[in-house]
Amino acid sequence: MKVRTRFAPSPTGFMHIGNLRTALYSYLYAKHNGGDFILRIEDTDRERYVDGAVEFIYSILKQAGIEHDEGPDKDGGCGPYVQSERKDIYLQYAKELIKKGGAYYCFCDKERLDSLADENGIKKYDKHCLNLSREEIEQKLSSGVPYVIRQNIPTEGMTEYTDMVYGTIRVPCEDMEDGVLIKSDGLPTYNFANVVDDHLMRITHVMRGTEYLSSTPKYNLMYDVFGWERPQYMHLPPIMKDAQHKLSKRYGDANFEDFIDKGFLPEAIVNYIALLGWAPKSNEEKMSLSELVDAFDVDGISHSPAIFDENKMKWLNGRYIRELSFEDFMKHAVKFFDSSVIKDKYDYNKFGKLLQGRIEIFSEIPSAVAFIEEFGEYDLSLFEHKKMKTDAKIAEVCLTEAIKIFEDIKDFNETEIHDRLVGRCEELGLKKGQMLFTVRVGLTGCASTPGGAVEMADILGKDESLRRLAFSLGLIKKHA
RNA sequence: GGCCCCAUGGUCAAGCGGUCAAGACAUCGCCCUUUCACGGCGGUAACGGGAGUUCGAUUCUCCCUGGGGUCACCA
Repeated sequence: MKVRTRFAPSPTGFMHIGNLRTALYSYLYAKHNGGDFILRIEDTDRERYVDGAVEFIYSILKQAGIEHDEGPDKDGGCGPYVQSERKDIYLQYAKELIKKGGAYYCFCDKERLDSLADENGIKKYDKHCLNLSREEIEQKLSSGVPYVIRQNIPTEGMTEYTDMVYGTIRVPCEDMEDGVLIKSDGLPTYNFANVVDDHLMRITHVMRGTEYLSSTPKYNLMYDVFGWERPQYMHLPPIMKDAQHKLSKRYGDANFEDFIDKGFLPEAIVNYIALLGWAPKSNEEKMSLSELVDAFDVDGISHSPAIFDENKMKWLNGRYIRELSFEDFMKHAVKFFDSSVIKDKYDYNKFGKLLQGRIEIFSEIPSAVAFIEEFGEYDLSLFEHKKMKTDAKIAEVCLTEAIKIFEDIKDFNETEIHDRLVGRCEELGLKKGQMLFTVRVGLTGCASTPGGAVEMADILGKDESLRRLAFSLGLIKKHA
């Protein structure tokens, strides 16, 4: 049987990293096995629906390179792929389930339901309406009393299934509640819709978070009553923000879009989250989507929660940045240059060439180039460098020399700057590093810059370089 | 609280009865170098606790502890 997996997000306007990982794993599993990946929109909760959220989902999936074979925009014969458009289907199946004894009408109002709470505030429905006679039901139905349809779960017995990642899960029936299948607004709950849709859409493997691990037996009970074949399940461990909190938007934790805005590459994000909760057989961690498809296996899925480490994702992103062609690098970098001090003033390419090899995320750009506009008093300890054996004193000598040299250079270019500076070092018995280090600091007043002394001087130009060197020299003398 | 699940360095993680317990991020040190960065090399750092089973447990079983999930007309 052809493998069919699905990703079924709710259109809430956000794409959590955890959700995206579920989509990714579902996609990887399907593609690894030559199967199809289906996109279904679960919008049965009208209160959470956000306009434009479906387009947003398409956009994220596209950026991530996760392409669906079927979905609202790609009919594969199992549509509609939006749950709100399937309302009649659910009702029809709910009625069938009632006929088969797997569900029943419930007319209890909120007040009665609330009264069922135990000392811990936990409510468990008492099957009150299961005992209604056919006449009572008909009467209430025809007189328009609001109702829901509940699942009829056996009061005793054990139900079990084998999860592909967690193994055998057993839950006593008495621990499960007769949950609502069809809400009073006529729409199904997730609990029902997912069962009906997965079956109708011929989903063979269901991947989702562990929060469904213990409610899956309820779904299986429905499959059984319907006489449908149960799908295979793969529950995925949660992604955590720290040891005790899940990553979630409720606490303002970053989602996919935020990371893109921060200057992460989609490929790097996808690569990183693939590794959060799954490990390849090999030790290679930088993997393209197609490499992930090849390598993906259920065995490698972890059972315990994983803490999201932005640091490691940054490192990975840095590797991706370095492998970009210069053109692609600039394409991503432009908007960050645009929001930096060099906008409209300097050649982006010049900075880009220096920066591609040293930044990890694009948002580092503005601060990396800030030195070009921001220059003033700085701490002279910046001139201290143990290995180079430099300090403010050496700097005074070097800067004095550098000023003379710069003044003397007619064609102010990198080669000339470098050769003259280095040449002078030999005459004076100074180390190259001493000269270049102090000049770099003297030119920028920064501990870290996008390039060395030569590049900085070249970018600043002769006049500005001279001005800054003079300023730095003055600074040193003032504090001497 | 009931039920379900999980437990290797700070983090992600290999491991699936016998290993000096991989690798990666971070961190530290060294090298390279035109600072930082990049790159290269190396160091520090882990099996939560207690009983079993076994000739031998990180690995199997049980208990404890810790953590997560779930108990909605949300998904």
